[in-house]
Amino acid sequence: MARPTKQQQQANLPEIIKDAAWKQITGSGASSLSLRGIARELGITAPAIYNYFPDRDALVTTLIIDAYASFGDRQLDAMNSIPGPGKELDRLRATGLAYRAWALEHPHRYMLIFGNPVPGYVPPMQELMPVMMRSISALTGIIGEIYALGLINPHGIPLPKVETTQGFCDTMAKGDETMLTVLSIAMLIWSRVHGLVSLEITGKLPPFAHDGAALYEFELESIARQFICLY
Amino acid sequence: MARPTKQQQQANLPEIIKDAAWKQITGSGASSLSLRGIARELGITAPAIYNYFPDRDALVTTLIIDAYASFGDRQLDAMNSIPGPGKELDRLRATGLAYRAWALEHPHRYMLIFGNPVPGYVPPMQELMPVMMRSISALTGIIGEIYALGLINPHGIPLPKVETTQGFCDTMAKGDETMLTVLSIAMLIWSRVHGLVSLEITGKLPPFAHDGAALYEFELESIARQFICLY
DNA sequence: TGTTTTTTATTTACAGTGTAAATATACATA
DNA sequence: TATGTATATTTACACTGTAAATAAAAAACA
Repeated sequence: MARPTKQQQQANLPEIIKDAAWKQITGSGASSLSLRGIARELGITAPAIYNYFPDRDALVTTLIIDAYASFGDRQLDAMNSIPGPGKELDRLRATGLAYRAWALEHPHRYMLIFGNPVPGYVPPMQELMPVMMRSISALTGIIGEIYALGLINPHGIPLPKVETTQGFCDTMAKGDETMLTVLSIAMLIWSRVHGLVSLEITGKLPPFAHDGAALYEFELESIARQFICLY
Repeated sequence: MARPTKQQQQANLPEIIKDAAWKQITGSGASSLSLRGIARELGITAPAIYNYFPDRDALVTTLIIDAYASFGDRQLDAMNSIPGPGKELDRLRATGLAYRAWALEHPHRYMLIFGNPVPGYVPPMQELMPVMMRSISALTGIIGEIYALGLINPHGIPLPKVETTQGFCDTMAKGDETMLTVLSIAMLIWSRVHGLVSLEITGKLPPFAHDGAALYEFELESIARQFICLY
């Protein structure tokens, strides 16, 4: 027997495979993701998965894309939940808190995105760039708002050379220092929240610094104090 | 034939195994570390390694310990290269630059320490704690110096509860706020340099922010400005 | 309806991994 | 010299991703 009769194997088998993969990752980490394990749980054979994903790396890539989307949505939702002028700093803070909240809820997804937990997997940057950019769009958006209000102190911010932005952000006019400043500040803020969050969820913070929430809120405040005038 | 005649298999075979492991890691990343690959390169069989390391994880742990030691030495050397009173800020800066320099020279070692690149490996924290602490001893040392000079602004720094430090740092008297403040500041500084460096060496910084050195030096300066009075 | 084509799964197979168990030999010691 | 221990090998097992051949269900077309 080569193929079992169609026992309503839902048409969205790719989605079912992804769900099983997430279940594995959530349970025991991204490094132990196994095509055979997924097939075992789904009651199919491993090579069947190859009808939907050319290889394991392709599956990992779509998982990363989904994670980025969820991560970005969470921040955008948090930002949009506080609309209106005059609330820019609250939006920034809400976005920052959403960042850590998502990471703590989905530590394995966070490490899937920002770590290298899958042996031999090299992320296809070109394919991932759009979702990467979207995942920080909440941050760049709110920083842009604050900049437009004249509340950003751009003193000393290192700007990248314009050439390196070619073909990367089409909406960016040459020499548009506003956009470059906003992006640079976003990078600096991002690296700070990422540093603290990644150390926290990997358990690398020594026990005496265990109150991650307090450290994180302090960091958010000092970030605002550094970049925003008259905070 | 079960055992070849002793062809001067140096007594430090564990060291030779470690060297081969580092060679693999440096070449193709920690996730592709393979006992069989090591054995192949050394002209022995894989199970022979089990005479020196009980399993793969034990080998990984000693590699991590060595990496931490190298990482800590590099920072301590940088700090000690600028002796004398009045040079405290220079020492802090030198330590910070040494942090990034080591990470850029040994990106795979850095990820071995701070990432989760080896599938299924869970770091034995109790065993690693001493080298972890030593690897940040340069930072805590110089911050302690600056604190002793009364140049630290402790305003708002979140302090951990004293109980959580029990049995962790024996030299710490109960309620010794100085030590707690120094440690907390060191954590905050560490998370910032780690955030930037880890994003840089994993290629996660978008192309427009590619001048890692400039971003890093800006970050070091803003760290000093935040925590040190009259900078 | 019957025939052909395509889709989707299976089986089989191969090379790779860590590691447990049994075995054999070199070396050190009694 | 005989014995015991240390250190290696061989063999084996369960696991991984994935390529190739195969078979049957479903769809398309006559």
